Amino acid sequence: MPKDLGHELQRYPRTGRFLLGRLRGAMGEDEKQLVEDLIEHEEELAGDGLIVRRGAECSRSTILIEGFARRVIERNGYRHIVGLQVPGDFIDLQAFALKRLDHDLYTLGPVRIGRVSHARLNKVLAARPHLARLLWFSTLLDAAIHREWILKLEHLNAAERVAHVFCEICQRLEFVGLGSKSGFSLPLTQAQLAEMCGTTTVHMSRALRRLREATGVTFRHGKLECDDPAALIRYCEYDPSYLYGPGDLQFSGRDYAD
Amino acid sequence: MPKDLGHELQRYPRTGRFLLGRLRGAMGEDEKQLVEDLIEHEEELAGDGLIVRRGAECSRSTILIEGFARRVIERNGYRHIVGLQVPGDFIDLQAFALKRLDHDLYTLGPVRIGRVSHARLNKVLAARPHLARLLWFSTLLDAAIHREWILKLEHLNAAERVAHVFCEICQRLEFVGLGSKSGFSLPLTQAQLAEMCGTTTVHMSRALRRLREATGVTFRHGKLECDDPAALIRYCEYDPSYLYGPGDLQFSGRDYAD
DNA sequence: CGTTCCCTTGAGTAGTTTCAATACTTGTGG
DNA sequence: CCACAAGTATTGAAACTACTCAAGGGAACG
Repeated sequence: MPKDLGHELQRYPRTGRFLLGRLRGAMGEDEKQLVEDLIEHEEELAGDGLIVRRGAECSRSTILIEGFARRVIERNGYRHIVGLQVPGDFIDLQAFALKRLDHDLYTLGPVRIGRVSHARLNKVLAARPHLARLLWFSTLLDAAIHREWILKLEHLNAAERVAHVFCEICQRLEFVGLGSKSGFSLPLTQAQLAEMCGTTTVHMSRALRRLREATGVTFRHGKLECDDPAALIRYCEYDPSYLYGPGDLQFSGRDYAD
Repeated sequence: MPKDLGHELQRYPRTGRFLLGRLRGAMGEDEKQLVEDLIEHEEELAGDGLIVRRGAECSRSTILIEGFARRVIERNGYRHIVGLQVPGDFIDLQAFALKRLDHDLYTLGPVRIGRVSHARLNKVLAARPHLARLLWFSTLLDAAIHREWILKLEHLNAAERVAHVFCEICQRLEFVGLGSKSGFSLPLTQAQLAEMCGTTTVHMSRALRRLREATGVTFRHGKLECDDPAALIRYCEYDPSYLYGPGDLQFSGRDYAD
């Protein structure tokens, strides 16, 4: 929970959540302003639409200002979710280095996004190695989350997996100042939860019931009600350190000293 | 299969395999030389040893010159493999931006590694944004592989998962000029294969038997014998495009034009 | 030549999938 | 405002996949 959230959002209305709760403290005000100024224009998308298609050549990247997004891989007729994004995430900054994404990016409910051209990004980053390193960091955060998902899929059963998803989203929302004690809206269907937990819709329904009975956490119609987050955390033995917030992996230095 | 492999390895004996088969073609000779010169010293490690511990503050990174490595997450008494690395991989370049890794890196059999200090890396990258972008690219390759593993775990059964691991390793070895028609040494036990396929050793043994009966591919005592790679690829519907080699995600431009 | 680690097999159990049927929610048009 | 359709969620039963526990066989190393 950042203490000066109001300040950040007032001063940087579009990118004030970027790296918030993680390395935002290592960004100078000049760097924050540079990032804010990167955004060339804003768009609002209604819901469940494509943001970036796999294989398309990208000349710009997207930052998620409000709302959620999902990373999807489709192949041979099956479709799976391999990642979720929350407000403040620079969701396809990877495309700056990769040029083409290996997966699709879709919105999850209505979103507000900002677009950043790679030409501009390139100019800024060439002149600002420290900022470049911070942006690099932010893309590696996604990789760390991927690793945790691998672990989750290798080790947990269906009910624990979905508990893990809820824990992660709670934590990430808290980082960017959108935490909530009692619950929040998360515009996902059970079918989509199943797609990201490697199970079927039918089984996901049963897993959610089990989770509800064990922890009191209710997920229905895109709303998560969670009176006792600690129970959820206990249920899947959740450890948020991989998100590089406060904790044993935290790197709080104002600068990369090497 | 790079055509001028001999040349690369002769001229750049320690880093000649870096990005080979992928974006190495986009590196200038000056950039290749800079990378080669980054290596401050070389080490040989006997086998199954720790390279980097989770949470340790890193002031240098490691490139894998020969041999294999694995990414491991240990938690609450269980242990899982979340990634494999092959020769040419800059295995903990992430630490340059992350400072601390969220997982452990272990060797897999005997290896030869090169060490690169972050101070030096920082100087070079500040002056060379194009090279910085290429190194960034290489870390994102790992993220793409993670996503494919997530997909693999979400969608495939045990036998298909291990087939997928074999396909991926074959393909990555081929990129760096270590491909082989009939098979190769891969110093893994069935227990470790199980750790990366989210199953048990007992079940892995059965899965390997099923795979053997279906495709003729034999894995025993750290050796893969694979007379018919196409059968393996068919068995798990393997699609290597996520590795960003030749294919529909390839970006072959000499430069990042934006 | 025995110890150790690795691999294999069997049998019972737990977790997951599949197919099929039923209910609830939401949005739309009459 | 109600009826309807489409999408979403729940339940049951049977089949299947994977896990666990347990025991035995094989290779490698001193």
